[in-house]
Amino acid sequence: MNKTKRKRLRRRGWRIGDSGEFLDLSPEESEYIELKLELSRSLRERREAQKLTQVELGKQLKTSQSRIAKMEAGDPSVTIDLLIRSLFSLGATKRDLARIITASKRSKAA
Amino acid sequence: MNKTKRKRLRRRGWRIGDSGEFLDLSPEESEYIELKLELSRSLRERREAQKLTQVELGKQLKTSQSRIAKMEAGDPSVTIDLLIRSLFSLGATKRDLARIITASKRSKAA
DNA sequence: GACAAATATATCATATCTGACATAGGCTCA
DNA sequence: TGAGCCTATGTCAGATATGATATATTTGTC
Repeated sequence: MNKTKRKRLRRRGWRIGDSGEFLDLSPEESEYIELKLELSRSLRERREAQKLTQVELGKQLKTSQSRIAKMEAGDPSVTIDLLIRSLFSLGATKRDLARIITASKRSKAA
Repeated sequence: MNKTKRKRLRRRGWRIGDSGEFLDLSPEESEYIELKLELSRSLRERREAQKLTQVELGKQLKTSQSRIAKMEAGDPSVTIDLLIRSLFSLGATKRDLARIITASKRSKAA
């Protein structure tokens, strides 16, 4: 919850281990981050399944290669909104989304 | 896709009928908006189930009553990020989220 | 109707995200 | 080695979201 620490985390990008119960993240925050990472992974999978490069996908989604890279990395500067819109653009359905969300087993150990 | 029209929509808040295939929204945009509305509805349901007022929930989530109102209204100024974090804070699980997402039947009519 | 409590809407300063650009790192092939 | 392609990282101006405040509207009770 600590505002300053959160800031620092965001700046450095909280992706040290996998998701974070290692620092003082509240359960909600951990869940939120996990969710984001799942969506990130899924985006990459879909892109690769379609044999697209980040540059090509960027063109298709009207954004840049660097943002695609950040999305796939689960960068803190990327919102779930952006990830979801991108997934929809890549042809994902709501059902797919639901699957993605429930996919990850309670990540106790990394 | 039209930027200006989108702007106008956002400003007036696209919630005319229910979701929007009535204007030139692309399928992705429609899906995105539908999803947002589902999350909004769910947030309200959860709050009411817990017999909380918007003011009380605002306190709990460290935000204001007005933002709660906007969240529940699916206001364009509210992101899915915020809705999801709020739902998590209200005790929703990922499984719950998945259910919420798949819940809505392809809203062809209304 | 008057009043209070709950919810909705408008506006705004600050915070955060977004796309773009530049540049770096990695990898393969010759 | 170096050229070419792909991905990662840093930065920034402009766009958008956020919490807060003020105010309006709705809803319920007397």
